[in-house]
Amino acid sequence: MSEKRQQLVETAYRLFNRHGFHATGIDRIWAEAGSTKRTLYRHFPTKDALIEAVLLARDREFFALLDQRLAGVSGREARLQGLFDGFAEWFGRTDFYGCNFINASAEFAEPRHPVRKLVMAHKQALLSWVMNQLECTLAQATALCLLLEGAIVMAHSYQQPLALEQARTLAKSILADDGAIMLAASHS
Amino acid sequence: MSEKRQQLVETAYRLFNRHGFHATGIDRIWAEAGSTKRTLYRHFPTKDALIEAVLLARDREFFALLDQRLAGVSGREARLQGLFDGFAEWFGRTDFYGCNFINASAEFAEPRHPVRKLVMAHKQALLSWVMNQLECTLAQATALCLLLEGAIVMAHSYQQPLALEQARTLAKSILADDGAIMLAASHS
DNA sequence: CATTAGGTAGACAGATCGGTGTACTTCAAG
DNA sequence: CTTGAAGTACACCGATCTGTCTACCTAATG
Repeated sequence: MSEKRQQLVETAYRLFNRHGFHATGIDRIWAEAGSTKRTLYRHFPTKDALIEAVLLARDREFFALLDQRLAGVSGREARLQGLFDGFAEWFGRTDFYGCNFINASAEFAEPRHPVRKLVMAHKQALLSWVMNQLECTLAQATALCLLLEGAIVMAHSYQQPLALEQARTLAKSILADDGAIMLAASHS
Repeated sequence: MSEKRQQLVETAYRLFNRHGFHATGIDRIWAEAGSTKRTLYRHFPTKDALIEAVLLARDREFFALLDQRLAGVSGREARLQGLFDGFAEWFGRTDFYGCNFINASAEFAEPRHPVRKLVMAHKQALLSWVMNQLECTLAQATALCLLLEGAIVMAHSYQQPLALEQARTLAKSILADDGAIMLAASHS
């Protein structure tokens, strides 16, 4: 692909993350990317298309990082630990501004909007990823995602990243047999 | 207080909720509130001040609704059920667009920003409210908030409001004695 | 050599943004 | 009776917004 295009996506990702989507102007993106407005609009027909490209890139990067962290790790509990270790590292980064997709939900609430559809597709993919990678039921995967999302909010809005460790403890009990029984009566 | 001021806050709350803060223009707010721009700026010096007023009003309304729902309910488990019943009703409303404060975190990420401080104050208040109303430890309240926030994200970004019932099941186990033991080793 | 895609430069458009200025009205309290 | 707060109506400001335009350059590919 084009090198300039990648720089535009990376810069847009950084600025969208820090300042939000609507608060970030096109002019600032191409300027900080060291490009021009004409080049930006050559690759992306609209700002929304750029936002979609950013979220798609982030989706790929996110799962690639998770897959990389779990590569070679065997055993369901060890893989769960690896997943939470990945989140712990994520929360500790200086450029952590919460989940881009949760943040996108805040700015694009209409269900038909393409950005919103990308959000739901990403979150559905995370649910499937958890179910496959941790070899658990849909109900268990839903509960695990709930814990992960809760930990993200605790880290971002509460400024309490250590709540992730409580989520980790709860997650372990969910993957244990008694946890499965505990959630068996719940809807999925 | 002034009637027009209240209408402005209510209209701004509705529009901010549906479209986000930056995407909602001042002109639309005073127009849909049946007021004028001059009146809006008589009550609020800046748009940010209006946003703060909206969040303050929402903070008061939120806790008032929770207090109302738990009024007269005795017993820790019954009060926990009342809390989750309140969230279930909230998720079922047609104008549910997630938590305003989580959404505000997405658009105002700088920790020093007044809006961001309001977010953290509200979430800290929720933590204290849970700890007092459910008579539990800080670690337990943190875990309960984590579950509530996770359920909000599941309802809003995943479009799976029923995940709240899994959070309810987990919450009950946390308030039980074994849950307290389970979380005793976690950081708060 | 010709074509074409990608990049550069900068002007430009139309709309909207947050916010102010001025002048008039209404109405309740001192 | 006077004062001042609240509201109305509307013009106006500079800035910024997304997006388009023309014109030229460069490099790879046919």
